[in-house]
Amino acid sequence: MEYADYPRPSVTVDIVIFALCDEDLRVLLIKRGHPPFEGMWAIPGGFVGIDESLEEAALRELREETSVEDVYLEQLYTFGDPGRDPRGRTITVTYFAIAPAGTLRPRAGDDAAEARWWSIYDLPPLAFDHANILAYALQRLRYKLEYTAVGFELLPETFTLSELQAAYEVVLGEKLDKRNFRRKILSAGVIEETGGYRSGEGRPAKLYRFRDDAVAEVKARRLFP
Amino acid sequence: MEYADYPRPSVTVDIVIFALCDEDLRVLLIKRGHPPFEGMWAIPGGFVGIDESLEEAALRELREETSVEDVYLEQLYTFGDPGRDPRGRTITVTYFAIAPAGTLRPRAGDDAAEARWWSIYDLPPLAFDHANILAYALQRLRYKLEYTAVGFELLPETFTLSELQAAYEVVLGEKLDKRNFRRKILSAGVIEETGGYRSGEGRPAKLYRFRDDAVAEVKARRLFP
DNA sequence: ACAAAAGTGTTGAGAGTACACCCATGC
DNA sequence: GCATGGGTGTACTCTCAACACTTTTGT
Repeated sequence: MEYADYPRPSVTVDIVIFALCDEDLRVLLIKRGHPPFEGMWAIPGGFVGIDESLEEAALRELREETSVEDVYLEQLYTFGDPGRDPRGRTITVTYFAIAPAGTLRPRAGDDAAEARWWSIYDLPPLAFDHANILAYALQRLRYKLEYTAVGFELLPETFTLSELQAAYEVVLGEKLDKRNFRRKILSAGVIEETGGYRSGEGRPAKLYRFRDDAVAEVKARRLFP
Repeated sequence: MEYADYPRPSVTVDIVIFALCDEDLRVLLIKRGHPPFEGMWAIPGGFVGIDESLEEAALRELREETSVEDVYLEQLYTFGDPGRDPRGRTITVTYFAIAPAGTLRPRAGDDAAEARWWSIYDLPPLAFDHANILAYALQRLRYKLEYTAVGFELLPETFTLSELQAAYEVVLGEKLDKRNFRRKILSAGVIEETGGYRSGEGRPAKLYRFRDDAVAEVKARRLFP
């Protein structure tokens, strides 16, 4: 059989966009305006252009939905079970993105599709296999948080240590010890003081920024020496 | 634009098949018998059937090339740059597999395509973007070796501690301390003695097997507490 | 002065790392 | 008996985890 003779599936990209808001971890969902799954919520996505790389397609979708440019983006997994889309065989390459806090406004879509942020811990029923995709994305985010510095992508450019700790606690779903947290992050050398302070209810807090020259990955402990 | 109107790329699966042989880490490559890249080496793969899941397609290719059934298989990454295949837009979902030592015979292919094992450290020029794919697969294998028990997939069902250590050293590309290696792996409780011994040049070595009830994953050390 | 959040050290336990010699077998 | 690979223990260092009070500001 020749190259041209094989039947071709449709290929889409879908993007899980995380952001931190009000001490909560949220994802951007779109209310579908057409069948199939009309009226249900889904993660943003669309067809891959025939002359467009997968990452370009993901960035284009991201721009169309959020109007943020400079985000962390990584490929997540490719889902392709026959039957996952009732319209026909469709393979989706999923990405996950982290939008910094403060870029939370979904762009008013060209079509009247409704878009809003939902807590990852309290989701509506989802179209296609998108519930699976979100579960996998959360697992991956937590996992990466443990051994890389993606956590900083969730915060604005400058932040206090308490804000950073709160971000970790929301994503990991557990409380952390303040002194141990500060000692470890400061000794890791990945952040530096900006010199500024943030005033709030109590004593003003020092502001920090991420040092992008820092090596942001820690080696996993080996199971075997 | 409607579902049916989007132009469709071709979709393939390609599989990086690792195996240990003669104290070396090898991958199975196929010599291409047709253009494009006729006569060059490539990793095994083929088109995804229209009613076949991605994993089924990968397993089918694996069976066609190696005649081994029971292997470790995981999705690696999806490559889809326009221009990576001169015949047309082709997206490939790559998998990586680990064949246990002793299953090394490539099956005589139905077509006369030549197949052989190559050291991952000494590869021929490769078709498409397959050099990239192999580099990424090696990185992933090393990475997984550090925090999961995939290492056992490289060995036959029973093995000595020296053989296990040698496997780790080949994949990681570094020497390990014998006493520390043994202490750590035995205390991890992931292997057990079979009761048998292997005779060789010197003192016979105890044989071990992997305990598949063991928890095969260790938590990474967190960058932050 | 008091409420509210920021900031700060010590100690004990466990894991990692470095290191050298005796043991069982085949020839 | 000797060559070959198998098998074993200890001491030091470092990292992790648990834990409570003082400081600075706004009201």
